[in-house]
Amino acid sequence: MKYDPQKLEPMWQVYWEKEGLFKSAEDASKEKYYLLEMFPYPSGKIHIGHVRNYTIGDVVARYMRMRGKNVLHPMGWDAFGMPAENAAIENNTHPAKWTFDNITAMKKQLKRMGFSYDWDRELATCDPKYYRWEQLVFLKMYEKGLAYRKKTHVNWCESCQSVLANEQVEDGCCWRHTDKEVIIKEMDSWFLKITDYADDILEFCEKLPGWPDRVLTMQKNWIGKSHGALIRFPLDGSDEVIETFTTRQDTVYGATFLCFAPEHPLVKKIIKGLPQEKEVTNFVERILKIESFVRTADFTTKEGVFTGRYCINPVTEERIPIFVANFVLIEYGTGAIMAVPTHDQRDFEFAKKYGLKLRVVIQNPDGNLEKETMEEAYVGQGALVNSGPFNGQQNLAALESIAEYLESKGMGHKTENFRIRDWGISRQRYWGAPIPIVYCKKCGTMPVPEKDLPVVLPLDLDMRPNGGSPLPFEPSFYKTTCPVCKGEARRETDTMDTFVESSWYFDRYTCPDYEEGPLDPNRVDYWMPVDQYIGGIEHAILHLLYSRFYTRVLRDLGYLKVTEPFTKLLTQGMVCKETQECKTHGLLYPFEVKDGLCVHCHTPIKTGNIVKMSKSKRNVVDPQGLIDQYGADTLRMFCLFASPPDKDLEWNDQGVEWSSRFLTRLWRLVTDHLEGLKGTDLYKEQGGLPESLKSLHRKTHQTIKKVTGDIENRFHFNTAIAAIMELVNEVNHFLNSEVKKDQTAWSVVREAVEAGVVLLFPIVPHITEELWRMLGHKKSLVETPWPEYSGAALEEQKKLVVLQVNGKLRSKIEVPAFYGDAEIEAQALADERIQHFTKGKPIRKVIVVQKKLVNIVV
RNA sequence: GCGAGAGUGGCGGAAUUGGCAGACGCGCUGGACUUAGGAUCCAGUGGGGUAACCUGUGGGGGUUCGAGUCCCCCCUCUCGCACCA
Repeated sequence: MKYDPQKLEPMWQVYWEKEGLFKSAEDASKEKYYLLEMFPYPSGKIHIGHVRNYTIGDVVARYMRMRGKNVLHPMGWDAFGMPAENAAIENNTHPAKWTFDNITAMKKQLKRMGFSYDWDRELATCDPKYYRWEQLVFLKMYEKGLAYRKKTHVNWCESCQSVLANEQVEDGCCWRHTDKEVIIKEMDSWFLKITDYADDILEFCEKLPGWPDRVLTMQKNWIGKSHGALIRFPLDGSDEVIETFTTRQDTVYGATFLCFAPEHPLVKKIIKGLPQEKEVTNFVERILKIESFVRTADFTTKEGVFTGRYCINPVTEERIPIFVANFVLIEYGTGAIMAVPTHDQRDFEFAKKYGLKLRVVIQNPDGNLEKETMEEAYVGQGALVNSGPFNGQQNLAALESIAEYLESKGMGHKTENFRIRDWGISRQRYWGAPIPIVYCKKCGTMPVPEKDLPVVLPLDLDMRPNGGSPLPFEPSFYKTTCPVCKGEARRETDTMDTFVESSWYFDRYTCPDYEEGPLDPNRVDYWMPVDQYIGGIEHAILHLLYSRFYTRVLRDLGYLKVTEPFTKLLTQGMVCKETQECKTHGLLYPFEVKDGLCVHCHTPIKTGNIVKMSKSKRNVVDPQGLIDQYGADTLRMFCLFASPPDKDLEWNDQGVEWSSRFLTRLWRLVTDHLEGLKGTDLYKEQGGLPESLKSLHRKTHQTIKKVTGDIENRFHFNTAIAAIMELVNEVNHFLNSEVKKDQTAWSVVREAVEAGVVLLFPIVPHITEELWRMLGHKKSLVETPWPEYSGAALEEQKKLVVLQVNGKLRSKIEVPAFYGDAEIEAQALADERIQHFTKGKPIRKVIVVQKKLVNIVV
């Protein structure tokens, strides 16, 4: 009988679906296990990254079912987003049609991979039944002040009629319109107040032991809490006061000038009518327009311009100049800094460039720091000098007292500052969830009444040929009436960032059909939190942080009881492959290369670096071709065996070949010996096995132990598979050996084979189901419990002990398992090879490691 | 510049807690079977050496009876970034 995955795999997929084996229902009597993989954007076809992500998840889901858990394993679609708009313009279709066609195609592919999803819970975020609840939550957040509107500066491309992210700006121009200079536009945008929860999110980083340290560190750094002081500098000749934030209030006596960020609202105000007005305005415009993207680049010269105004250093009462500087960021702190050139390198460089005053306020331990001879800022510790009442104190010790002093004099106060900024959610896009707000000329910004939700995104619109949202040009959408005065009003035409949808889809999976509100309390409380979340490392910050924020918001609105959405997190590495390039035809897809030559011009291609698979690099492999050729099981097996999930996976086509070969070997192991295997029952534990059988029996149980630990504790499927390969090899060896195959022998073989099949089921479910049937079982492996290993079977009568002399391996001995350290030591010293290496040298010390190793030091 | 990771045979990787470096697989070499082999099976395979043995986890130091693993310095690569005051 030949192994034919194309016939066998769809058959089992139909069987699982018909039997409803992956359906999940709330059951208080069973322990729940919510396993989630990050849902895909419906781009059209699944890619290898999806295959890897969802295979990892599927193994865990199937494993947990076999462990008796009530498993929820849902799948859905992150269906709003820009690619749909672009594709719609290119192909003259509608984003909705494009999206739903893609969903249909990708769903078929996922089913062909045999993933064990409960498709009854499928959701698409572009469905009004989904986003209506998001709109409701937005209104609740607006009510609580958690959603608010403010002006921001954004990169704007006139051609796209859209805001660009920094990474979409290349050399000051739009990435898609390289002749179009990007302008800085001031714009009203909606924000969610993630900063209100920053402290809590930060604190809980310590309470997520199931998350990779790496991700938590990144999140902590992103939130970036720092302790410092807010210090007020009165503007000379005015009532105005400039607020600055510093973490170094110990250096306040050394602040000899002050710098504004170019965007700071006070700048325009204080330069009005001064001779410097024009120069400053030009500088601000230049920095904003041309340099706003490179201000964050690796290497930027610090530069600025004098405003013509002065302020008063509140502690020295000195009049100090005010500058606008490119290195000060409006988003951080207060957008203005006190500059201490002697103790901050950037300030030092700036002061040197513009000939500004320096004052040393921290003396170094050598006591030889002088402003005249300094060549760089002194950022170390030391005693305060030139600091009035604080002279002589150690600078770090004075942080607290200076803050208190400032507060007592009304010049400032101790405070905390966060790096993280509020979450801007306004997008000038069509294919997104409308923000449920109307603007009334009389009443102002008005929330859409709850009873009028959802604000449905109209589907009968044509896309604008140059891109940009059609909504602001569609009166049937934006024309509306004020919910209060019934007068003329205009609807908000911005839509929400798609990260909003992905911040709570995991909650909605628990009750996708619920119509009374966003979440059914009974069901969401049963399933949440997600026990295991699996997805790409690229989401380490934004998506995961937003989800943690949104979960807290939903909790405080009373929709949820949990604080953290994901108990455990597995971040998988990227799938990488080398790029291939032809001199004339540029980057090539793998199918455009044959025998190292470009198929278009038959010239040799250049092989590039191994980088993340992406369409833009053309180094992609279409999984569909591999499924058609080898079947889903082979592909699943390769993704898992090639490397542990958290590491990058380097793709090679041969790998699929060898995993196919292993499955064929497994197939033949059962089919070639079916008669012997079916003629006996499983081996029942009893004494008196001959050593050859005993070691196979032991190997079976060692494998069960190893595979269970690898899956359960660390998701190392590659070593789990290696262990099963060893077991299969050992069975083959045994069957090829001279040992007589009596009834007992076959029962031990059957035990080994069945263990191999069951252990492999989560990894390659189709072939194992088939083999399981062949072995005479009636029930699906889905309903078969995970095997337990027997401690008795693992017991060995002899232990191998490694003998070292001075830490170098010199010999190995076998000792009875019951030997104690003293007996092992005696036998080690008596070993011939050990005597050879220790001959004539006094033994200084002997270290015995419990039944493992003896090290003799001479 | 800042932050986070990584570096082990010809290759992917293993070594879970400081205790046999290289499991498992690929590739390669030899053999068997075969009309044939890019199928299958068996054996071998870090490097050097006939051997005893020596040597070996990016480089250099250190801790330790013992280091791929811990500490310090350096090199290279990858990822993230908002000059973080």
